[in-house]
Amino acid sequence: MPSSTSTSGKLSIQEMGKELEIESIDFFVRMMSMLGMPRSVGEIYGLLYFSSSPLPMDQIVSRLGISLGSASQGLKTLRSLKAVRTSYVPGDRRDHYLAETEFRRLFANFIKEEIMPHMESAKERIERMENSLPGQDPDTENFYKLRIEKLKRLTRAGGRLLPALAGLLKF
Amino acid sequence: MPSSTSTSGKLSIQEMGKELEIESIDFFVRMMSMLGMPRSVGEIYGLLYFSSSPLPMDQIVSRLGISLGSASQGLKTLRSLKAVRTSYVPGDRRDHYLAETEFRRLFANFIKEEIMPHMESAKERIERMENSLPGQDPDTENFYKLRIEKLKRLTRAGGRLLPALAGLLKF
DNA sequence: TGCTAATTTCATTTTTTTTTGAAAATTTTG
DNA sequence: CAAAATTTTCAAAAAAAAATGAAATTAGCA
Repeated sequence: MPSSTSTSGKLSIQEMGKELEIESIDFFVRMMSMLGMPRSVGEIYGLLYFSSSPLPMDQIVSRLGISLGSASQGLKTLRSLKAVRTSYVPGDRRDHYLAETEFRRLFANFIKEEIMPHMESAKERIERMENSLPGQDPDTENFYKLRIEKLKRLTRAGGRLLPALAGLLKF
Repeated sequence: MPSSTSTSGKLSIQEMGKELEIESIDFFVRMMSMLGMPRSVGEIYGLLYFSSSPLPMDQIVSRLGISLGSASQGLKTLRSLKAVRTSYVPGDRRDHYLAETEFRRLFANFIKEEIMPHMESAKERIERMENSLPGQDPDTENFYKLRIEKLKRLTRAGGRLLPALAGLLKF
């Protein structure tokens, strides 16, 4: 249950924003953890997603109650995923961060950066399998070959389908 | 580097099977860990994938050098994903396990069991966001509404696309 | 039914991952 | 250029996840 400092039934304007903020953070913490991202990364994105103005790191730190280190690392991760970008704020020397909200682009980038490299190394591993194959009795060899063929089809399908997927996303 | 007990250049038949086995285990350990599955689950599946005969649990334990507990839990997980099934072996009271190798089916099941439930709860969370929204100044409210609308489209797209994806997989 | 093998469960231990916090590095500006 | 603000880095601490192993349970068989 979200903490409330108000004793009345109605929430103040600030607190209403906070409630939404908490739901948003919750939402993205879960979303990101499905994608294998640490809690702090989800928290930061969730906070920025419902922020109408770009936030400097120390605001992120104080609003989320996380450490400077976490914030810095989390923002680095989000930057590398292009899930967040910096925006210039005149008269302030701090970097200000803004959430990238086009999920299609985020998704495409995630596939490219996080998934495809694995597909590449999977292909190499399959090649190594084929090399450690030869010289068995024919039945056994055939069984192995079939299995390897299946893996090839899997990686081929993955390699083609996943990048295409981002394009399919019409939302 | 795969350990070898042979000093000669040529590997014995058993050892050749082992080399392939090691690559297979390596392959699936990585694959599964991408999907958030623990190492042991990948190891077991990798072992079974290149096994022409069903294996009882104690074989899995001794060949992989993992504990009984891990094996039991891992097989439970794999069973629930329908990535593995038991097969009856006459004159042996142990359960014997066989890898399910139709990736399309595996994939469909994974989406249904592991992803879709999250999509459901995401929808509920979005509803809660809408409830914690009302009574802001019009501009702020509009900004929030837009953001919420985007999330809705995201979950809708996910909910429709992911199940369809398994069908698209022609391999 | 009682005995034994096979399997599951779960408290504990181990390993891995994430966070913290403070020192180091970098950047900005007076 | 130096002082101050900001950000990054990284060793250590904390937290989370996974593996272990032994006790408890279940299932098969004589």
